[in-house]
Amino acid sequence: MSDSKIPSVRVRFAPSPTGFLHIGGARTALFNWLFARRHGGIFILRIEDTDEVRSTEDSVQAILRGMSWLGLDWDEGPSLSSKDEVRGSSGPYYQMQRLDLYRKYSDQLLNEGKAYRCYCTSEELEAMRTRAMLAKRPPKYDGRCRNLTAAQRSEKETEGRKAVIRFKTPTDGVTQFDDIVRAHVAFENSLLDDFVLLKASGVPTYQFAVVVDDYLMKITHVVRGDDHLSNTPRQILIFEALGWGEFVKGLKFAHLSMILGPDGTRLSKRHGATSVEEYERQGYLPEAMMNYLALLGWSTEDSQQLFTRDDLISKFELERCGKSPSIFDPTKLLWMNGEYIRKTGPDEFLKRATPFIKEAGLMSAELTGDQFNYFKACVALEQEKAKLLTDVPKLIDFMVKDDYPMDEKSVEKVLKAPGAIGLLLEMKPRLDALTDFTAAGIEKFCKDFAVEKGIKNGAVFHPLRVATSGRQQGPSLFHYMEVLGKPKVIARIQKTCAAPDIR
RNA sequence: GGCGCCAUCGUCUAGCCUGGUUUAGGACGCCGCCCUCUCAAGGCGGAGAUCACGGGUUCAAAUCCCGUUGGCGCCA
Repeated sequence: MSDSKIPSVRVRFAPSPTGFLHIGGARTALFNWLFARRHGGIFILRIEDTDEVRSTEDSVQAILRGMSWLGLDWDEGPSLSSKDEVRGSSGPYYQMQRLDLYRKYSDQLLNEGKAYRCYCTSEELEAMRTRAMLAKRPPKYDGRCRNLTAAQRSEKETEGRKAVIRFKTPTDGVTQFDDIVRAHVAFENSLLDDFVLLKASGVPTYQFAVVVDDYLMKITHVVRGDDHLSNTPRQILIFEALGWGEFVKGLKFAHLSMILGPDGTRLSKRHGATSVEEYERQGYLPEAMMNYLALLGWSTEDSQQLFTRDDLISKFELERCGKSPSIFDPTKLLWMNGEYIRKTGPDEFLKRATPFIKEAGLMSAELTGDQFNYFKACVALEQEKAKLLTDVPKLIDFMVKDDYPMDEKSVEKVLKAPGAIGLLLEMKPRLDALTDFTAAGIEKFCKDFAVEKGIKNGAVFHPLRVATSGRQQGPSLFHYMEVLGKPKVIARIQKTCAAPDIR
């Protein structure tokens, strides 16, 4: 294999499958994906399922679904369609399937004296911690198992004590690195303790697994949340101990700022919807979500707001990511979703809205061609008003159902106004006789009628609207009347005028 | 407790590296006007930031330096 001088970009998104894909995770995934696509690189999805009690396969599936919905396709990683299918050749992509690899490298560290077995029980560790706290000292492991003799070790082992493997952290020196978004960061080694690499169960800790995997998967850029910044020196130390110093030197880090809730604290369930799938259910468009997420911690110099997917890919730069945390603003997301809805073509819009219309019970499973066109016309009339796909059913229901509800206030104000019903009764036969029952034809009729009666347009339009739609707000009166068609319009006027509680 | 990171309108942010062109720009939201058959959308305009605070450096600082405070994160 002839390695080229410039390694192609390889990035990863490495979620812990302990829940859904949440907003913060989606943003991290998006930035990795954008960066990979921008540079023609590889985007890897790695499942960090070493939390044995909280990890579930359901979560894995939820994360894969969330990413797919957002349009974040990965080049390597588990497959969404089949559990056994895998893409890419640097797997396995589940950390729990890589245990032998972690064992191999921890053994290497053990043999080279760069790590050691620690037999301390959790009680001992706990005592150590409380003592440190009382003495106002940082609660770090005191290294008591660091220099155990072989005799001491076998004594512990015959006692049946389980051992974890700890890293021999250098007691002096400084570990530093250059971060693409944070610039230069430095940490004193003496402040770090001998942290655990491998738990007694043989399962690696986060730190260790990440290092082994990033090396083996030939990652070139680590793009992740800010919350991992202070973990980075530990990882660099492990890389170096493993003899991968050259590799880390070339590894670029980019620590993204956190996403906070409206109250400035870490985004959590308390703040309402936090999972990507929940936004899907609420009727958000994935394009809008992607656009909004991209602007959380990244911006262009001209502060552009709306981007197509390709626009994002061609303009995205890690260097332009901000350092300060950002607060997730649902209001702006909602606005942006409306923008995307308005940009959608009519056919596409109906297609997107269909599941929500069906869910509301307004559309049957199978549609005839005529019915399809009817829905398309209805939806098109309300498209510019919808901010969410879930708005669509309640916006079009009066056109779809004949037993649409009559809004009481509207009836009171408009239909019960003096003369309103009389006007409707007079218009009914004439509308029925109207040959040009199009928006333009209806409009002309209504305006002529107003002139003839010597009243304002509104005095004609408003009663007609309430009589045929049950409310005062809706699409353009003439346009929806055309869509409804003459028979329905006449029937509705008839029904309204005959209603006992209106006259 | 230690260490680290961050700090521009309510919110997302531009500008900061390479001080003066900034009476600090854009977007969401808010307010008003216009358009109009209603509601939206759209157009126009407005309010909203002593650039966290305090010291320096400089003829000149949001921009450079030091300190303070606050928020957040990590370590357990």
